[in-house]
Amino acid sequence: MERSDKKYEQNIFEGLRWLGIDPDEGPEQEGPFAPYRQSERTAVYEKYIRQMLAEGKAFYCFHSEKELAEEKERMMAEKRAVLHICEYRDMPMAAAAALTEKNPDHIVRFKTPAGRKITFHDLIRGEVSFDSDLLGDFSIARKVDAPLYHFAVIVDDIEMKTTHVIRGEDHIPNTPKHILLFEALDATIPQFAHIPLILGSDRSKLSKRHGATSVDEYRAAGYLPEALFNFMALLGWNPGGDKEIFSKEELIEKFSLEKVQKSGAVFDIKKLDWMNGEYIRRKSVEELTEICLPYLKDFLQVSIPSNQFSNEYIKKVVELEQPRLKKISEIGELTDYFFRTPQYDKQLLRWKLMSDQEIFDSLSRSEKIISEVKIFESEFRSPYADLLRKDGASVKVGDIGLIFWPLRVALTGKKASPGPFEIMEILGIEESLARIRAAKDTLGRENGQTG
RNA sequence: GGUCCCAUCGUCUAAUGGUUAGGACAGCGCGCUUUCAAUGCGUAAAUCCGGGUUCGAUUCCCGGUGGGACCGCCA
Repeated sequence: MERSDKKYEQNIFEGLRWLGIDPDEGPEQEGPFAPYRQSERTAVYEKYIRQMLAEGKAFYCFHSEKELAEEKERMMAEKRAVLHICEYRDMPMAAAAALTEKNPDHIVRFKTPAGRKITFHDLIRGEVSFDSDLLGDFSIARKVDAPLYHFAVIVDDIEMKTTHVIRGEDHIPNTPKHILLFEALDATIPQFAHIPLILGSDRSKLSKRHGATSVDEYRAAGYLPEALFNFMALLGWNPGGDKEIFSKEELIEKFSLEKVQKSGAVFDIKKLDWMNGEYIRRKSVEELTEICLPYLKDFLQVSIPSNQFSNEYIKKVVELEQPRLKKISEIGELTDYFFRTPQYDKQLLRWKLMSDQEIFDSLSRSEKIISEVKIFESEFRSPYADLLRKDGASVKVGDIGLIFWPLRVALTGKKASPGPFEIMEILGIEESLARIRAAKDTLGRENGQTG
């Protein structure tokens, strides 16, 4: 296996693990039918290929790729089904074997029986049938010891005693080929279930051009595994009823193939976002903080928790954002002002049509009140209420923003954030006052005022 | 082009031979609110079309239309 393949394989295992899916057997955990990697099973496949060849159920094809391509083009032009029925299919084995020595450019094909109607019962769709004449003599191995997909899977199914083949709808056209191969090898044909495809917003099969397609990318984007799992399970399947949030255990318990949808389901990222938010809000603060930490570090480029920013501090910050967090990856941008001095345009301090002087006065008022607060926690609201009562003439109902907006911006530098009280409770009096003064300075300097 | 699959709000879906066709996301509006969220309430929005069977069809059958998948010496 090549290095990149190894990495790719590893990526898949990690993705499954992250989602909480633990295979009973497979290349990682081994099992009764090991080895599980196709590349490690060539001896098994070779045995079956030789058998097919010996029994005259498969044959060597000596057409060059160029010839095949031309044939395909011709059929397209004639508007006929594109398939290859090979002239070499009845060549005597001895002659063919001799030819393989001289002509290295050959391949093993299945001798597809003519005039067969292949019907199978799909567990989700019911009867599905195909005409063998439209299949052609499809290839099954590049060389005796190099099987192609169709052959490798059916050998694996035989050897591993597979009872149910559950795969995407895009495999329906492959199923008649597999059935023919099972028959040729005198093997039991498993049950088939073809589940609907996951579609992009244009209703075509979800692919790279639609955006993220690997589990890895969703993890990086800040989705919770429980949310992704829940969301994916409900794409093309529904247990019936109005409930939408299910634990993995519930999903496993309720699942049945009968309730699987027949048509493809569009992947609606907006609904995933909502579901992710639901799961975020259900997390304990401790757990959520733990999950946020790597994203926070990455965004801020600092090592936390630290002496300056304790775990308790970070926990309060996370708790504050918990209601508005949709993706964990947003945590950094949403809370950066708790970890560094906010940078913002002076204009952001303005609420509606306030003049610079009014902003300055508003901030001064906040500064005064805050500096007089003795018991910090839970004492904000009353001083502000008093202030508003005293200034009842100038501060009208609905214009409370004259005080709160400049204050909040001075603290956060953002046009959207939690309220100023909650923020100051975490930031502390000293830091809060420093930020208010910094905001006043910004105004004062540009206005030629000193306050 | 050939073959196959599919068809309920924009999206994910529920339901039944008889319902005002239900829910959720997104949208919109309102309440709460300095802002953004969260939250509460409300609103708009669908049985692809045409035949048949039936007292009655969105549901069953047929045809059409539309969409999709596949047509590798990839998996």
